[in-house]
Amino acid sequence: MKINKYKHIYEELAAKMKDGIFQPGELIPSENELAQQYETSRETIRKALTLLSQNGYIQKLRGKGSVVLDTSRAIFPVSGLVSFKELAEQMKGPVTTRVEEFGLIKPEPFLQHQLQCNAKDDTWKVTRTRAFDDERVILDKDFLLKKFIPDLTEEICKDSIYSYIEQELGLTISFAKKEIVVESCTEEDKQYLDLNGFLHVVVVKNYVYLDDASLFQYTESRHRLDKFRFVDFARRQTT
Amino acid sequence: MKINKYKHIYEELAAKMKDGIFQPGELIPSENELAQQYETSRETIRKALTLLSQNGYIQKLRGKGSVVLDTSRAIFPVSGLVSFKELAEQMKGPVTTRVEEFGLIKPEPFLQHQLQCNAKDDTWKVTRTRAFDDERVILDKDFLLKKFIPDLTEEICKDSIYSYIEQELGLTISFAKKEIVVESCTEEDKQYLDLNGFLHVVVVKNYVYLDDASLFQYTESRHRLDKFRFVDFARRQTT
DNA sequence: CAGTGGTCTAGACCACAAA
DNA sequence: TTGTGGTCTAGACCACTGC
Repeated sequence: MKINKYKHIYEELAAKMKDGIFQPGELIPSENELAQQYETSRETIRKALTLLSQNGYIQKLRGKGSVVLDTSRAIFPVSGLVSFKELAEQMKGPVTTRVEEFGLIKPEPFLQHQLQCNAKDDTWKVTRTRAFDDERVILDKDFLLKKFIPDLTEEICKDSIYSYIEQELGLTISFAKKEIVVESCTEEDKQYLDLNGFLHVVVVKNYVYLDDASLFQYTESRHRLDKFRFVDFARRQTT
Repeated sequence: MKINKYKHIYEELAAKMKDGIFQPGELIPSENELAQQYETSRETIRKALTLLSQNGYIQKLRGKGSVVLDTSRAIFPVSGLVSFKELAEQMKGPVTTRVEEFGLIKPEPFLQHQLQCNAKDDTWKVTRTRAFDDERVILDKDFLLKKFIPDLTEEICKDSIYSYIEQELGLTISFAKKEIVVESCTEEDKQYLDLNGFLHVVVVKNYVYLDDASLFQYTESRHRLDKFRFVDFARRQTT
């Protein structure tokens, strides 16, 4: 096993819940039992269980044990960093991505502020539409700093920019701030989307950071009102 | 100190960042240094730093140290469980809550499904409007199972239901699933909100769980489009 | 190379729940 | 009282960063 011990245990237990070997409402074996089964220390088991609890698989109850939660109701793996590609894989019906604009620009002041860069920093601008059942309902506008992503092609954008960054470039996306608001439609929205008479769009603004805490991407995802849906699974923090 | 050691360290370090003693971009002392300073073990320090990193205060960098992040940009403490009372405290201008409906009902099938209960379970129904600057822009509909909250009064609803549950009843709210969608206005929305001509509302559906993993509350928070804003701060999970 | 954070261990004591 | 999870310790070795 190259993988960390606690991650391995996490995945094995998570698989047992997905496969129904552990049923919702049941208690999983205690930490001491698991430590014996896996021939490891209790702290390592606890790391795996903490991960399971953070990802919504179990709920730990002091003095009782860890109960299996009903994950069938949770649609997204967990809040936040869900890329369009992951989302598309869960949809039924035809899903297509089309690159509408692609090129290098110099950021104007609004973008400079969002990307925390200056006017000289070359920036990739990618505009894509996402269609479900031949209706264009999402307009994605991506801005990526060239100093982090030197070579980007239209081909890559047709697939998944995230995959390219993580798998080809070996960079690690570590966290993102997300903001959701509703805005009036712009001319661009009217041009690229099948709005069906809607006058507003839901705008998801994403600030994506790399492993080393540097901001490298700003994304606006503009959704037609009736096709927008966001699921979040929040825990209390200081637990 | 009654509080946990690691939580105490967490709060002390967080305060130093809020007060600007640790500046964004700087490295905080290493885990070994902190362990000496606080006369504790490194694992305990690591617990505190993990909390700081999960709450967006720092970013840990292997081989280098932990850098202080710019938290001034984050408006909400962290994703998710922000109650109206917390939200109101951050607003400028007059903020008022008004209880429009209050009483006990028997849940119809839709509610039975949302609350995972049956038709016999008495349920509190509370409808409140929230106004900013004398404009009613949020309609909150709360449904709480009476078996968990036996005594609820209109007085309590005027303040904060959450505070009552946690402080008076001693129950602990542990996590919540949240779903955000846009819906057409209902007659109820038109009656209770100052809609300013908007035809849709942003609906935040909250499923609130207690410490022991039982679902006890379902809430719909209906926001006028132009006054809705949601901020999320997401990390990659398996870190 | 020395110093950093990441993982892991084998103990210990505690607060809590259930019988 | 027994067993649970929560906290804490004092070590150890590793992978990575920087010089």
